[in-house]
Amino acid sequence: MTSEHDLTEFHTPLFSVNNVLFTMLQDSLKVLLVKRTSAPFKGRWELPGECVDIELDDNTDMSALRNIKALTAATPQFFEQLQAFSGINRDPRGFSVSLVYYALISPQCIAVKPSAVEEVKWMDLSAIQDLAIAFDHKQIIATARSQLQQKALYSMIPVYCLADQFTIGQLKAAIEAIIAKPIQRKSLIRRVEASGMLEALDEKVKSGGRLAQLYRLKSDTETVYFERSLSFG
Amino acid sequence: MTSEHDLTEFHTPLFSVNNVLFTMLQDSLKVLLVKRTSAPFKGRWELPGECVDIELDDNTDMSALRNIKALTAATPQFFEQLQAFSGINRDPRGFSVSLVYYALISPQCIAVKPSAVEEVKWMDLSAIQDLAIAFDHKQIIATARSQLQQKALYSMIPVYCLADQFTIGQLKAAIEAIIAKPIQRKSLIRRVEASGMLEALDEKVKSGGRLAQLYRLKSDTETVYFERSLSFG
DNA sequence: TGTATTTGTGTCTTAGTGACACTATTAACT
DNA sequence: AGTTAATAGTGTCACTAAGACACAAATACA
Repeated sequence: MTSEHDLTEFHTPLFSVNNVLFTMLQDSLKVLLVKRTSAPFKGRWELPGECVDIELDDNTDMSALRNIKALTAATPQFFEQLQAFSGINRDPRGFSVSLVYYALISPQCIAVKPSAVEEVKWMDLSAIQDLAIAFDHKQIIATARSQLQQKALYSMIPVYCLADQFTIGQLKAAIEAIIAKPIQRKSLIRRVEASGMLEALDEKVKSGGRLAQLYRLKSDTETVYFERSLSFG
Repeated sequence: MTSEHDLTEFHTPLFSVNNVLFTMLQDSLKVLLVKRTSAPFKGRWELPGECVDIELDDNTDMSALRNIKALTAATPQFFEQLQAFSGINRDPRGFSVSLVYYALISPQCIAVKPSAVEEVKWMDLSAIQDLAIAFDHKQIIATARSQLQQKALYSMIPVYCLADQFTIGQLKAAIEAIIAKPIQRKSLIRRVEASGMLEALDEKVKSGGRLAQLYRLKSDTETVYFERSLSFG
């Protein structure tokens, strides 16, 4: 309470960092949420995040990454600033600014550390609609998802939310989960070849029909962006 | 000095908002800069910006727009959050976060208000290379320009840095100034038609050869994004 | 052996850009 | 008045990557 009052005195906004972590689990797109243990919104789910620690962090990227490492014990394969959300009404404690990052992480890395006292959960994106989420975090998730959708249409970014070995079918499922539309399998295969980002392994796996070729990311490969977006069909 | 100390005590970063304002003037792309009147970097050029005023602003967008209105007496036609820049070394006064917006504005609106004591100038982008700019603002300008370049390749956004009446040739020049590559006139015309954003006026203007058709933005039109990026030729 | 199912290929169509020749219209110059 | 340079605008073929979809290949299971 006192600190709140003091901050207002300096006319500086409350500043924090939040993360929207995506992964592909059980054939659906998930977001990592934690349960609040204090007011406001005590007991509600929210996005993980924390305040910037001027002593520990050189910049806000480090703050966000520190938060992710504390949750999953792994560095995300894709990590990018989304945008800042701000306003006088989004947090009852006063004018607040939340700098939000979003990231894609392999489902293998989900050793969601139970070290913290908090409850942590990979939440299905479709389940979030009907869930009470703290602050404006539902809106933030929607924005992050929208950004991810755009990128999925003209880049290979969706590979980063898969396990390190995967089939074209799994990649297709991930893309379709992200953009919520079906895509042409053929178009995806063309892109996989054109990107040169993946290499086929000497291994195939069962998939209900013909065995499926396994792929993995080539080492030291950069994300490829295409000049054309996929459409829907 | 005291306030600096107090802020450190609360471990909260210095927070401010900055604007990268672009316009097309004298056939070249310009950025609005102001001259610093106090330490640090006194006398150097910097991006316009200011601190969030919790009393005046509902959110950071309003802070940025308030800053723009104070400088140009006009609302920009395109205005968007770029990203936050942060770090312990970018401002000698301590850990700082700058939330940067970028905007495109018509050169007609350049009634750069001399009301403020500051010196204000539209600086040619090519001149910025060899100029001493305060803080990391040169880097910020480069990032904003890069973002603008991307968008220029797949949208009609460059129209927003032109006067309200313009020719295809002027639009072509603006795009080429933004992306620093020549484009095909024919491709541009095809996009102008496909977008449906512009309407031809009953007027033509001199241009050194055949008279050029004047266009303007249709009212109530939304920015069109294409599925394909332009390449270079 | 036959059928359902999924993987993967072949190929025609479609859409939008690149390239570039060609026409149109104006000013300036002789 | 005629010629030329310059810019505006059109016509059209080539190229590329995506959409659509038929079809072949491989596996499980009845």
